Amino acid sequence: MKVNEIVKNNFQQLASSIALTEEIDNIGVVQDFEKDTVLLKENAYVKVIPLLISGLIKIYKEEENGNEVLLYYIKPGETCIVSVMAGEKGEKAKVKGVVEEDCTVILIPSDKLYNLRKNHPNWNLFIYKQFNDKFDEVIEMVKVLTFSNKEKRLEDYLKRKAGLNASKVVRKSHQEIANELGSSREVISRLLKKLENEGKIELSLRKIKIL
Amino acid sequence: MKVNEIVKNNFQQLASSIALTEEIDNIGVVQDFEKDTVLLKENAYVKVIPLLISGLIKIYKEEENGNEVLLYYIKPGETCIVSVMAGEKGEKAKVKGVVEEDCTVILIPSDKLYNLRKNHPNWNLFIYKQFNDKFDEVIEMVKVLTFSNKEKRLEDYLKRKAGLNASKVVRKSHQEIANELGSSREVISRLLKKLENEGKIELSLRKIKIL
DNA sequence: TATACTTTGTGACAATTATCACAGGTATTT
DNA sequence: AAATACCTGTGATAATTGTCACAAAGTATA
Repeated sequence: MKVNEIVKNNFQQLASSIALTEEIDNIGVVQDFEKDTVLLKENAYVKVIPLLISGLIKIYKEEENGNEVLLYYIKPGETCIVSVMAGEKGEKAKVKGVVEEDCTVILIPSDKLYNLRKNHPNWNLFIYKQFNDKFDEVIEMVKVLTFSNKEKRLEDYLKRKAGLNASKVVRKSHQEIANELGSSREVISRLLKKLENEGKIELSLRKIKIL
Repeated sequence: MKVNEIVKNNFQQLASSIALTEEIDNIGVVQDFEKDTVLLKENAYVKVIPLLISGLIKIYKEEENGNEVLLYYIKPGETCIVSVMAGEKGEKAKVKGVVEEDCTVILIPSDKLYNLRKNHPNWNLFIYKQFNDKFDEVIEMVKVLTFSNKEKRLEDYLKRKAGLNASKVVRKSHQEIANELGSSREVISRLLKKLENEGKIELSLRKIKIL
């Protein structure tokens, strides 16, 4: 499919400007990425901006000691807002982006961002909206982190993850979840068992079904 | 002082465009606000955007039960990025903004944002930078919340607060700090006492001196 | 099938944080 | 000065979370 068709189908806010759609058609390249591909490296300069068509990208921050902190997921119809900001200013990325589920994206070279910002009001509007949405998500996360205990946070995490797919299933090991929540495997195992006893989830190997 | 003088002195990124400086001179109004004035109400529509000249504004989220979660402070030379985003889209604010130290601001009517975004690339650049800075702050906060215990978080909080003024003094009651950190007064009192015993701070009534 | 590796379950115990209770200190108002 | 409201200190105890240790179950590979 041609890029401008893809824009029309997946990025309505951008498609409402014909000139902008054409511009993206000119400078954008469609590409597929497999699960676990690193799209955005911490402390690396941002060369391309992804417009996600399908799949899922995880954005998180990595610590020296191997800990990681989950920030949010990028869903189809969205872009990586921190990449845009860093790309615009020629700065290094402060977070890491990894493909969580095989995905297809339109790649925009970051040196084209200046033109988009300058000549396309709808691009800015799109960026503003992306910013707003992700900022809200992170603020909500700060709230949960501040006031909720691990059990509540785990429940939130599972609901959020499961909400991203239709099957209501989270395919992760306890260790992986512990890493994303900044906890330890044993604690997560125990809390999951508790949630199972309360009838809220169903556990099996590397698979958690939300009921 | 005239508005365009103020812009030149306090907002270099904006002042680098003469047309933009003039535009702000036309639409902006300088106003003073006293400590504890509510500038941004949660769930209220955003009518004006503040460009902070002096003083300090606290941005936080309030819970039904009276708990509050500190997000960040707005310093001179900055604007309230969540107000801009909400104002642009005619949406309600999701956070609360209160004057922490008596301040002077340039107020921009939010219905003028569209023009600024459309006609002034430097305005967008300014907004992008604000976004980037505050997003980084909040991400850093998520990291600290995820991996640090209350004692470390309290230390961070004190350093951050003290860093905003030259005197290295935080004038807050233990209860107020507990609210901002989502903890209880007793816990904060004990941790502060511990930090004092470690020679890191000096306690007196409603006053904490960072050493 | 035997072996190695990964994942999960759980007891025991330590550290951190929250909650209740109450005493005493400091500022403010009358 | 007396009354009042606010602020701080601290013991006792409970709940939550983290850590260590080890066993059992499932999966992969030779």
